[in-house]
Amino acid sequence: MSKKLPKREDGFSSWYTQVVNKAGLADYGPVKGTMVIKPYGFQIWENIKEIFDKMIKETGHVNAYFPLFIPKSFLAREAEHIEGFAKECAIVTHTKLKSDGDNGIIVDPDSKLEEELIVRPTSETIIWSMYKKWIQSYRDLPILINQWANVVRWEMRTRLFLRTSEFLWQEGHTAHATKEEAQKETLDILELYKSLAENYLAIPVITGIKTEAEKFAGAERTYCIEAMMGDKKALQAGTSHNLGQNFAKAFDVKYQTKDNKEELVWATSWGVSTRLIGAIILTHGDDKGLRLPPKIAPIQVVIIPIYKSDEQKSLVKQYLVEIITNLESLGIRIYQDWTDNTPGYKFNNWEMKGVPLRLEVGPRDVENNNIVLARRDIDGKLFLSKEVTIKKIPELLNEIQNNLFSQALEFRDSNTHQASNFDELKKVIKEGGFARCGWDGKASTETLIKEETKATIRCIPLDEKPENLKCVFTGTPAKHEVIFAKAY
RNA sequence: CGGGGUAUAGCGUAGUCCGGUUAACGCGCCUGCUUUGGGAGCAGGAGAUCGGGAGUUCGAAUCUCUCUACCCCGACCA
Repeated sequence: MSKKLPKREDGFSSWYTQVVNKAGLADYGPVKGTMVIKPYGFQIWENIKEIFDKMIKETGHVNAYFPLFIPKSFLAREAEHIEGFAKECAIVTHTKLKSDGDNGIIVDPDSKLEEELIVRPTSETIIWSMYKKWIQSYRDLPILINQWANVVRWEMRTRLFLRTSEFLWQEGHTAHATKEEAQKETLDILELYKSLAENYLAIPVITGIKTEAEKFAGAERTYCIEAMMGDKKALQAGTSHNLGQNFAKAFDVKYQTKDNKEELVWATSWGVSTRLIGAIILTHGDDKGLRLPPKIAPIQVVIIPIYKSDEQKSLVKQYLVEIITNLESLGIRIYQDWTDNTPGYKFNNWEMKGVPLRLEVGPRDVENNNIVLARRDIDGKLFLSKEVTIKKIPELLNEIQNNLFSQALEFRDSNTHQASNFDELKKVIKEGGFARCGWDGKASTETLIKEETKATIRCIPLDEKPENLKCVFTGTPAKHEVIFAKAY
């Protein structure tokens, strides 16, 4: 592998793959479509997990764990649901292996399961089979359960983090007494997702609702957060579904009201996955590699000591003690690179890995009581006194966090255009970006546009203003304002 | 699942068309010395049953058959 990264404009796709590799985030697993999340990449996930876990607990949710295996028959209970997932399931059919008499092993035909098991592509069915047991009275509601788990979807085409056969996610599954409560939950979670994306991952997102064609299999309504990646394509970064009473009906989950009536339970489900890591790379990455928002960066400040001799090394080491002690006491995640690579190598390497702030200390700085700081989000170096540096680092991390968000927001906004007719829409899609326009609300129109432009309706934004719009395709009065874009 | 491609050291490749004896190169790795403020230099070294199997041949990385895996492009999808 060469040292240099290809420029993003010379092939965004291979740039992406190489960043994932060279930054040490992940590697291909031996089975097609699988991925090993390496420690550096996994720490990003752990940070995201920690942040979101806190958010959902603060809003009254609790964690639990449901089994990986789902009886095949469960999946078929909800018609749309099975249709959506039937073609991408991993199925367990046998439980034993045996020697083939030679050197190999074969599946033992005697161990065939009576009912095959599905490796969960999502957990609605198994969870609602349990909720049936747990819910009798209105007093049992609401149930606000989340689980952190892996799921398997046997996708045709996969890409590291963005679409892998197995991925990690959280899936929330809530049960409510009323339609209104379920709808509120769906939207509350959507807001949490927006906050996670914008305030922590520094990714600006549009909140909206999916069209019938794009909604989750088995949902009444699917809400989503949509983001624009560095190649101007859209990425669905999270979804929150109002499941209505679909799963309650499928699994016969009813509760008794205060006045002794029997009612079906209302449901929601929602999830974000390791795809978020892909979103971070694709949103913030540049030609030098990854750029990580400080709030989720495994290492927030990397310290590069510079020295020519053992004496200088120990001088630098001594000089650093105060800084390191201070940063550690502030809870800042630091890493000291004392390897014997050259400084130039280290600069490039840590830039590749996206560390937000680099602190360089060499003999010159020791002599002048200085520190050299380099921000990953902008070019140039800062030369500050030791005292100022210590005070300034938390502030700088904050600035970098905000700046990454602003840069991404500006990029998205400057690549979002209104389209008032089909030619304009085609132009926007061809050049890349989001096209906001009117839509007559018909699935047939949506399909025709998709066939001709390869762009899909990413969502009907919650802040839509369809009143004076005409459908971009048919010219008839628009039912909704929508965002068209090519998507991952 | 349709179309295309690839498989040679940890990684990236050359060699394959036109078969020939110690399989080459770059990066990385190990040792030593010199270096170190933007991807260090020199010297020495380790590492490959050329994806698996079968065949043709005096001889196969190279030709034939077959199997497998992965990548890219489509349809499908968080």
